[in-house]
Amino acid sequence: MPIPAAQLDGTIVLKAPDLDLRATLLCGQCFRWEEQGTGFFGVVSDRAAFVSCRDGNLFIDPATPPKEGEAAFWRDYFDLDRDYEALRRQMASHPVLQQACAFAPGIRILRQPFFETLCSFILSANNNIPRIKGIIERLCACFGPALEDGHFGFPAPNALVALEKEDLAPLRCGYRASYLLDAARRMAAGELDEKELKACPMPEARAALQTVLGVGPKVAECVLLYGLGRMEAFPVDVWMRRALLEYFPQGFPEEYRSCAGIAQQVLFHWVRQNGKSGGKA
DNA sequence: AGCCAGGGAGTCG
DNA sequence: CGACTCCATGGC
Repeated sequence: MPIPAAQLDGTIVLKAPDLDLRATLLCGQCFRWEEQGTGFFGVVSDRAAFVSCRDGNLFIDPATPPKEGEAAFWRDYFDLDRDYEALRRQMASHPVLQQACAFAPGIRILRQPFFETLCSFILSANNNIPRIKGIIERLCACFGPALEDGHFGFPAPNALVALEKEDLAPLRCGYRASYLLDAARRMAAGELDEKELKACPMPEARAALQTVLGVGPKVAECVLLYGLGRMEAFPVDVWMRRALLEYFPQGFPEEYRSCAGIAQQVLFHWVRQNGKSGGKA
């Protein structure tokens, strides 16, 4: 049996006909990707890779020795098994959502590692994206595992659990340092069960996440969406006070709950690119 | 220099 | 509950 061409040089090729990498990786849902030439370089968990798109395929060049299940890992990360075409069809029947998905049709909601997502969005509170990225890089460089290619993976809870907030001074993350440590301790103590948070009713998952210091309604919603794969997550409470008020004066329509995650990200993407006032998605 | 950042905790009424 | 303040840091 011939070796598939896709595996000849370690490059993973995945079919991804409607994936817009730029919209997906630079829209504010993740913080460790940088555009480099024809693609993007990034680290997820303890895997570094260069990714690019061509001819409806997603090419993944691991910068570190591929581990077991490397292809499956990235397929899951990019959420390639979800039928976004169907989601867009459903969104097309709502006037606002239709415009939202027309703005960034190739965007996908990444399925990011839970603890990494929790920490990232704790750090995002009252912060700006360039600085969030810097803090996360320093967090990884200081306490994450060294990867074969010189980059650093994201630290596991156990790598942080014994630290004091003074130890986090090099991160320069301000008052968020103690929040980070609380998250690590709660994880290490087994008080946040990823499996359970993925399966339990949304209100219960929200409440559980918000028991972590530094996790309020907004951060919880982001963690639910990007870190727990719960597409129905939508920070109505927070966004109603901001941009979403003009899009959904009566609240987010319940019948589009399965599309809420994409709608959220697209709207945020739009607001970020077009300013906060004026215009519609 | 000054405003703001993908908020949240603590306090007070 | 709701409103209000403070938070640590740095990007722009």
